[in-house]
Amino acid sequence: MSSTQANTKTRILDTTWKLLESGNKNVRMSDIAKAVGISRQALYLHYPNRADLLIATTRHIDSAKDIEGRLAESRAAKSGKDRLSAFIRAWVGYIPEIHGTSVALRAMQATDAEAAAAWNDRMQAMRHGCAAAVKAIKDDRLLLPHLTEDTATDLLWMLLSVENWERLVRDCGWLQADYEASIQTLAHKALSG
Amino acid sequence: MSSTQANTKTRILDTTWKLLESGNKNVRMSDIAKAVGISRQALYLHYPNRADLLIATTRHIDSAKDIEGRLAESRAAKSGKDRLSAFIRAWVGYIPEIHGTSVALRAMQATDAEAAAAWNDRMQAMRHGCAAAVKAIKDDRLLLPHLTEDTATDLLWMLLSVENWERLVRDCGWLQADYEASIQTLAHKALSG
DNA sequence: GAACCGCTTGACACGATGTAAAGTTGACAT
DNA sequence: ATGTCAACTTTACATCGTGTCAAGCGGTTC
Repeated sequence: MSSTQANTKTRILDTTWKLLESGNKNVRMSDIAKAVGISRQALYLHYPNRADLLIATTRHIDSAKDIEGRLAESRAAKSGKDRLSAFIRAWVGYIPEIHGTSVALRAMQATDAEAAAAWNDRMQAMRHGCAAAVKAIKDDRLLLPHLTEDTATDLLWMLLSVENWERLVRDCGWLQADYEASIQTLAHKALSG
Repeated sequence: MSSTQANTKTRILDTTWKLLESGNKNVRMSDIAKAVGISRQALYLHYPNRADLLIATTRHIDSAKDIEGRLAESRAAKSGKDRLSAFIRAWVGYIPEIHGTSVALRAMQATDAEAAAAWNDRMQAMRHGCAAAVKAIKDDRLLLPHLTEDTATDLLWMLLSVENWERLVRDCGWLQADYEASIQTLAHKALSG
């Protein structure tokens, strides 16, 4: 039955996830196959290529970690500033979960258009959250006067990038909590002074 | 004589530079060779591998654009805040010049340790400029109390990353001038309120 | 005319992705 | 018990880009 197949499919995703998050750079198809305990070719029976496998892995993580639900909570906030805080908290807590996969996907951007599109999609989804938070602040008349909704969204989007997280947490050795606190104050300063 | 060789060497660097800045992703050794008008193998007679060629290219751009001189100007500023402004202006003006090369070098980071080290070196050099600006502000007693010199440097370093420039200017279509203005105000807010 | 330099030509190894085809194994149906 | 099917294996090969190797060629210089 397809239950066996589904089992293998999720085993592949779980294994890929684990390998990527283990910080192991350069996870090859053969590495994944070996870790799953199947042949490299069997991988291609389930996922047509590496990009598709990586994309499926991020979606797998999404549902496993319920990112949708977490971001949805931020929509409940009353004031614009609360909403911004909640959104940042949710997103920033999410980054470490997808970081390994993010690195792999971004490394493929240069050569693989599909990988680039997949990563872009995810970042655009995140950008919608930024836009919503900015709008909430604007509705409260707290958006800095020199900022349009678009430019404010761009700025927030830039601040919350995975690359910035990498720089501070991974490269500079910041604690996740310190990173979140700094980004919170910086984002609030940037948008509403 | 070596004059002919030096000629070819610089022709290679100029051509590589031009190709990288033309926004052409995936510049291969054969592309460079063809553009220079020599055989692919001749490239390897001058530069042992792609990483070395890319690194040599960034150094070539540095001296051609006198990045040292430009950054040195920022050291002349009297007050800490002036110094920060001058440093940001110099660095931000430099980013578009090296952007293409930066993309190529960073794309190699995943697979090539030497490329990673080279890019890292450059970013550390930039970080020293950040640290100096932060120190100047601190000496003026204008650094926000909750920031140490190190964390302030980290924050500024993050704000000025090439990736952030890419996000706003390339992805969001900002004008260079708008980008600089926003980063200026944001950096000043982040460090000295 | 011998040595040397800068370059060319052509061939090849390697590592990773992806394709193709034939064979194995086990479950399940009739 | 036999046939069928799905999941998987094994082996082999194409492709692409990097990097290596070796032989040769045309000037310049001594």
